Amino acid sequence: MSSESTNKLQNNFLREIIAGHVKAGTYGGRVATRFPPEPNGYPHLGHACTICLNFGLAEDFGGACNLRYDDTNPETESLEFVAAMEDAVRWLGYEPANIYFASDYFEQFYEWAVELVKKGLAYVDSQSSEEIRANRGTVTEPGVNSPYRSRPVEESLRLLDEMRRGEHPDGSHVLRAKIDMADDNMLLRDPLMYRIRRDAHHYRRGDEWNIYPLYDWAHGQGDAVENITHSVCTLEFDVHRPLYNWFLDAIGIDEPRNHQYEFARFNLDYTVMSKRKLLRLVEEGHVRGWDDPRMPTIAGQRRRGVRPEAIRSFFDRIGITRVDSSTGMAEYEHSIRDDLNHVAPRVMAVTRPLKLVIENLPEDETTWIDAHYWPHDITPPEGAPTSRRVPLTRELWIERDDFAENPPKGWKRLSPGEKVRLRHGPIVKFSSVERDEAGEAQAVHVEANPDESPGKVKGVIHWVSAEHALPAQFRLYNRLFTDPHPDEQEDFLTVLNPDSLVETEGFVEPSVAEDPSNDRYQFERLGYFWQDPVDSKPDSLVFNRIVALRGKDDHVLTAKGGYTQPVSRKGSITIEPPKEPRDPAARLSDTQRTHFDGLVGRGVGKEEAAVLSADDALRALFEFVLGGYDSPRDIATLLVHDVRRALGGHSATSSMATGNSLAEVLRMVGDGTLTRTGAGEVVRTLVEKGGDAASIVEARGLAAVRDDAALAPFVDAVITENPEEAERFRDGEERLMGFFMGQVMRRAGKGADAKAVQKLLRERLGQ
RNA sequence: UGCCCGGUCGUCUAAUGGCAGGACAGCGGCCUUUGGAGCCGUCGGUGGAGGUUCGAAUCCUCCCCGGGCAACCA
Repeated sequence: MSSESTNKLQNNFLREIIAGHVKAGTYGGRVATRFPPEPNGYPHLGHACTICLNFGLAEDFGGACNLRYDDTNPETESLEFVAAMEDAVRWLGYEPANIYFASDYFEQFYEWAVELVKKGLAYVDSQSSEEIRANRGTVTEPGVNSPYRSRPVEESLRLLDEMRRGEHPDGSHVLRAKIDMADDNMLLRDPLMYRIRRDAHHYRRGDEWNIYPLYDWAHGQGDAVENITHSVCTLEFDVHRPLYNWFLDAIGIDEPRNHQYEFARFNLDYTVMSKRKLLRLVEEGHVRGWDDPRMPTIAGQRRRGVRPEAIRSFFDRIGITRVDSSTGMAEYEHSIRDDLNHVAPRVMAVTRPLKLVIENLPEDETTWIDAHYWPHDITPPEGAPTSRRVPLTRELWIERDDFAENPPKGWKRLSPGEKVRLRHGPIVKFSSVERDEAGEAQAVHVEANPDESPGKVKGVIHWVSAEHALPAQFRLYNRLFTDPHPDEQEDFLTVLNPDSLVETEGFVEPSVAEDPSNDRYQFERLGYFWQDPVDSKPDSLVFNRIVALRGKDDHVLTAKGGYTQPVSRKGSITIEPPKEPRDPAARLSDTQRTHFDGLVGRGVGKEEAAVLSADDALRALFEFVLGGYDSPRDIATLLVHDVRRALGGHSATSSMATGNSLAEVLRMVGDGTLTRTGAGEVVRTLVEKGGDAASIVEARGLAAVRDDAALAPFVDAVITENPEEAERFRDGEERLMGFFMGQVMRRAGKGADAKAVQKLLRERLGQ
């Protein structure tokens, strides 16, 4: 991957991990991902996110991405959803390298299960599901072993075989992995591998199987069968990762093998994404079906008129992290507009008609105007027509919202006494208004080209000829919920938006009758629209509003358009009072506190003393190093901050070699051979690779350099090359010291003495 | 409550011990025969307290907040 193409993409942690593997040759440069939906519901934008991620990752690294149905639960899955998933992938513009089904691996899984039983790593448990649950323990208490846990291997084997043959009723037995009923991770408390479902009919395997694998006993194994390298799933599976690896170990899959990585699932403000909630919306008739354009389903967004390009660029734009988050609707709408802006010709339509009569135009005359499709700042797509003919007649329809009898301040449209431009047509000046009994405007009369030199007008309004216009229905979609986070409600249906669909009857200019019915347009000043692919017919047009134009003023919404500035969910109102300085030893036991007091008494810093007091291994090492270097404070600092970091969570061991080396490191810092930063580097190498301090310093060139003559060339070069920063620094921008230090240190190496460099920098920068 | 994961502008996201940057939204201006688009400007952030370091969003400690885990679902 070139650095240029890297820069174009929003970088993310998964790309970095994979790039690292590619660079290191971990999988011989191979990258294999998979999109593993369970075919038990219609795909939605969350699936789209996962599709873009997995297929995108494969694409970025020249790898392959499979579509694999995770169809291990015969009770919920169906062929209908299989088709929908595949369709979604293709619509988004991806082609699966292979299409696989976990249910095709059932034989292999079973063979592996038998192997595990034979190895003593799995057993048939004959407790009831209630007993199993009760014996699993709780998050704070360990579970207890099943009475069947030590059942003879032969017996488990026989029972498993009988379970498979359908000789036992549902719930009578399960196969469990034998791990540890006391593990802090509940998933490792002898997880279930198979359950009996004798009467269930699998949509692909029929009645062939009477037992079905559970997720954990299927997913990683499926990945292994397919030689997946990077198995990406959502955050809630993070806690499953140890089990994922345990099963691979148990069946003997060696490195380099598939590994699981988790990312935060996609959430969108003002909508819901869970299968259950979407189902309720459909079943209770709050929407008109799975493909209702208000639904966050792929089918819904597709029917609404959103293009796959918009969805892909959207997911590119928002990125991938491990942080729970919810993306603003404005971001999604921006991606849709940004996509459509360059491909949608501008035409005119009136969604809430008001009659406009141009008094000085003859009744039976039609003027055909050649009107451009594209604004000056848009380059039309290759081969797209640049204009169409629009009829201008005495009677027109204009948008009701474009006329105001009592206009607010800053009004740019039509109002009594004012002039306005008809888009592509003449300037008209208000002359009178007809009203009905209720006082509602029925028609506005105007005069065209009222002055000889009309000059500029403030506003432009859109219109269609009353004689030529085609009647059409407009479906104006708004957010489905009034609250940005419906999931946080007790009942999400209480925040349904009553105005999520506003249907109006109006007119569209006649030219659209000649276009393909799936063209997307911008109806000027309104938004992007296309014909509803289901309900629109040549003689009864129905237009979906894909997305409204961005702006302060949504002409048509009954509910006020736009999205209110969300209030922070994090913002805590309570300001915590300033606390007393924390006592680092507060949580120490009595014995630990004795250690703590002793350490502090010897000059060790309190934070360091607290860590040392609670870590017996590290404290032993401390005492050991003390034998070779007599400064408790420095030893403690090195141990707590450098050694422990290098250890990366592993426990310290106080071997003779380590202790002596650490003492040596400290002596070198003491006599000036090493800088403090250099010491950290040496410690890291020491812990990772072993060796002795002196030869590491030698080999890595870490010996301290604080000689002006040696450092000056680096300092001068950096100053010369960054005159602008130097200027700013001289002007008092003190924070740039960090910048200069970084530049110099990078060139001078880890051995350079930071204090000496800084002193030199200040001199040379004339401060 | 035990374990695990996480916390950077209003929102999404960069910065991998060295100038806290971008995008969306907002606001102001320019431009415009769309109150669109575009361009320019502007507002705005490292949850808190200590510690290590020449230097901390980043490393250490504690606290606070959010999420996940006790289905024979995935």
